[in-house]
Amino acid sequence: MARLTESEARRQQQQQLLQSRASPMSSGPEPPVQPDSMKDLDAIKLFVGQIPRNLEEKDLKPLFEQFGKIYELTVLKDRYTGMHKGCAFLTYCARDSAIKAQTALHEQKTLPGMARPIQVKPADSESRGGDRKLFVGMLNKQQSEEDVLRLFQPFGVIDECTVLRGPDGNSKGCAFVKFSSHTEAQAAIHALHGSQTMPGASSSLVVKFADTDKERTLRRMQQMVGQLGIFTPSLTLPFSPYSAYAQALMQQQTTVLSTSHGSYLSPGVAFSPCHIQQIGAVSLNGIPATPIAPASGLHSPPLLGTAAVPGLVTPITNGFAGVVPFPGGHPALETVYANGLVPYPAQSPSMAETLHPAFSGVQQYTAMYPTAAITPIAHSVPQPPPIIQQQQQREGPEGCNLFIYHLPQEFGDSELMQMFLPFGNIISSKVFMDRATNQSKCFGFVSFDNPSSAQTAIQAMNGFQIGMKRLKVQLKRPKDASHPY
DNA sequence: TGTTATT
Repeated sequence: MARLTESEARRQQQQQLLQSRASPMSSGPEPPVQPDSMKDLDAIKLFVGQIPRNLEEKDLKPLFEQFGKIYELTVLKDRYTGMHKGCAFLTYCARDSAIKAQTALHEQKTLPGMARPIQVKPADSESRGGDRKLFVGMLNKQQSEEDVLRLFQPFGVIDECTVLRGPDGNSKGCAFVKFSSHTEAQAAIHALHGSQTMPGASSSLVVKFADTDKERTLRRMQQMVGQLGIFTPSLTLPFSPYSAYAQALMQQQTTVLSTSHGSYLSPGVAFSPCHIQQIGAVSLNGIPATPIAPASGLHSPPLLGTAAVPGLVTPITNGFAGVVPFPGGHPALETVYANGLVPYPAQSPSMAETLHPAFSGVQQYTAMYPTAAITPIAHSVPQPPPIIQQQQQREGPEGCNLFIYHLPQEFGDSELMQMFLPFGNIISSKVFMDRATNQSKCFGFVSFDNPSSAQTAIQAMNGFQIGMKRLKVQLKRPKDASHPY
């Protein structure tokens, strides 16, 4: 709760800064008093309440300056309306000044027009509101309350200790520990966080303040959004991304294709149910259903995703256009490369450097298709701040989940997803990362919403050559079964 | 061969 309030305020400050920079002519609100010198390391950020709404920073400054040099003073404004919220954050350069100001002013004086006396006290953010409850993660699932207690006892009096358990009573590998004071809790964090790795745990012990109610709600909401299946291409892609791509895939798969007399193309990929759904989405989005020429590279636009979540626009991709390097060379894709869109594997240290925020994807799109009559929906709805939605790792139904090995080192979740988008609706994609090095382990998972998409993907992509390696694409091994491959 | 879990 406290943290949210503070981050909100911080965002406002940033916004105000941005606005004042962007429009120097504007006669908008006065800029906050900027930090103009150093503050003490132990400076206290004060919350000031019961401020008349007609007083701005410059009006408040004299009142507070008598206690010392001000480092920063910011009146809180409503994020959208810019309305004065009747309170401010105040930081003195010296910790001492803050204490003096609090003593002299808090509840001691009532500003003109206010019914209640001014509030001057450390901002919630300063103490996390006396937080004393810890979340403990990366426990061994065998560890009981008693074990956890033993671990934390040295740091203070423990009011409460609970190991979180599933419905079956099995530990989830985490716990809550409530100390009698914030200080004790803090000490435990300091001493224990990351200090050891429990046997069987995948990472070192996590000890942090537990989520506040607000944070919990937020997490819940995020989970719910995840459940909506945002990453279903029919929702996220205004048009088919892959006609030329599919052709290239076909070329790679000569063994598959040579026996098919071309009939494979139609039921398999190019006119798959997924394809039709995407066209459906095109008209739903009000985007002209421009005919797609299967062989033309110009109809393989960057994958620009926007999620159809009420109130949110969630760009999920990055302008990464061509997805897969085609060592054999494909005219259409070479066109893409020539546009500088997919500089892989040619140069640049890493694929990561070719990833862009969604909006640069828009630019690339327009640069690439100057005459296109198509307007990606992101063009018209760029307003809300992008909220990066963490993809939740969902396994699909049996037979829908692929295990992919020998991925390029540079591939992340989204590259993996984009590589497999042509074959159907993807529920999730996950590249495994080495925790220590943050490097891909070069394998991952892709889940489709139906088994035939998964089969199509296997047919098309198993053995697909990338650089020196060939992809291994199989159904994911079911949890229980003994290694069938 | 789905890795971290928030009462």
